[in-house]
Amino acid sequence: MEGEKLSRREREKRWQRQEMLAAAIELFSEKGYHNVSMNEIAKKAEFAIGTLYKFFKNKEDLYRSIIAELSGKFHQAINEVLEGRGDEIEKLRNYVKAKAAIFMDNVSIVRLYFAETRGASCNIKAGLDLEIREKHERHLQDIALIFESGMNNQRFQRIAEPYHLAVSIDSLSNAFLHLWLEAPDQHPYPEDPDVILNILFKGLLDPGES
Amino acid sequence: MEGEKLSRREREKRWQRQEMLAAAIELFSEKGYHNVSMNEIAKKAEFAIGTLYKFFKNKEDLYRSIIAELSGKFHQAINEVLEGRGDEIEKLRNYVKAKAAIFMDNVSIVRLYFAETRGASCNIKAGLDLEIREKHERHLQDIALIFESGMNNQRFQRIAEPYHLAVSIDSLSNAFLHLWLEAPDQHPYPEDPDVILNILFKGLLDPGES
DNA sequence: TCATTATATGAATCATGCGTCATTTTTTGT
DNA sequence: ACAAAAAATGACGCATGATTCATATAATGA
Repeated sequence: MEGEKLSRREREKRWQRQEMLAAAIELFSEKGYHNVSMNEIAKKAEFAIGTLYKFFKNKEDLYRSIIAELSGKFHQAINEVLEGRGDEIEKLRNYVKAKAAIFMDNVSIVRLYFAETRGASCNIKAGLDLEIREKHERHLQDIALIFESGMNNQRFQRIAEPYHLAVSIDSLSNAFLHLWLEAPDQHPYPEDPDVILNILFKGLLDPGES
Repeated sequence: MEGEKLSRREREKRWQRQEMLAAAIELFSEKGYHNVSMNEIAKKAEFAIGTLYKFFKNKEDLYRSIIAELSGKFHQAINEVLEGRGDEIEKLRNYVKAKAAIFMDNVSIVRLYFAETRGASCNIKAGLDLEIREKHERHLQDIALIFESGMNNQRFQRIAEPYHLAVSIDSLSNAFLHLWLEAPDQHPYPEDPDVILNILFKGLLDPGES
């Protein structure tokens, strides 16, 4: 999609930018936006502050670049799965799988992403915030469609609004990934999507009760 | 439990303290810890900064007091429900109900609480953070026991580890409350605990499929 | 009422950290 | 090898905001 005409200099710039982003990601996810100074980031990345400011207009811009990049990757990966082939069950399983894969590959950024999609975040002046919410919302809609379609196929029972089910599967996968984040060894589960799916799929109550 | 010997002065102090906490809660939950200044809080509470510092050692101490107070109320309310009377289903329903009630009564603090239990929070130097995690963990254990007991009674099927189900019900209720927070009018649901419980209780798949 | 003590006040102090820019270093072209 | 251009550097200026403390105000009680 992109022209491959990159001068040596340009490749170097790209590399430097990545180095800076990597340092910033690590620090932000560890200590939170407000508890990291530009100096600290520059030092960690082994550049002078001035250089940092050559690449990013200001601290907020740097932060946004990080979130935008992650959000891009994330959104794209999820999209591929949701638009891919397979019946409803497969799609949901793939969704859970894909999410886990991305998260495990980007552990440090994930904390930031959680903070953005969940909590009051640390309130980067909205803007990006909104963009992420929107992408997230769109995912939920797409997932809701899968549930809807499954219901129309008689493959699923209408135990709840499709949108609510979408919220549920999203929230459950987050919760389990969170569990894994805190103690990766004690929870080998998220790698197995069925642990999560079963909770939605199999009825808890013994069939035959209220 | 407490002696009722409160001088007029002491009652006034308590009142002032509450005023300050209320102002701080509102501001923190609205703008986030780092985007609120002590001056701002003092002004909103209609006290001089110096007075604020008479009551709270520093900004962090103020913040912790807020979280500690909420966490106390919250924990206690949930505990009452979990230790109360009723069969497993009733208890779970009461849990979901109680959580919703507390949340709806404390909308502004809730955002803070979410930020604490969820995301990387804004990293108030741990300490309290840990305490909250522990309380939360204890709740999950208690809820897991309810599921366990329900399984032993043949009331529930063992569709997943009890602890995982506890994580699930917690995460689902959070998700739905979050939904409600963002658009209270569009989601009258969380008040009805069964919307959430059904998702766990009723199997999604048509009985008779894989 | 007036002295004494307790309390409240907010201007001043001090620390932190963002972002600039004059200077130094490196690269490029002749 | 040298000069001009590009890039990198990091000490410094400045704003913000946390915390202090000398002073003003209010409560107490003789």
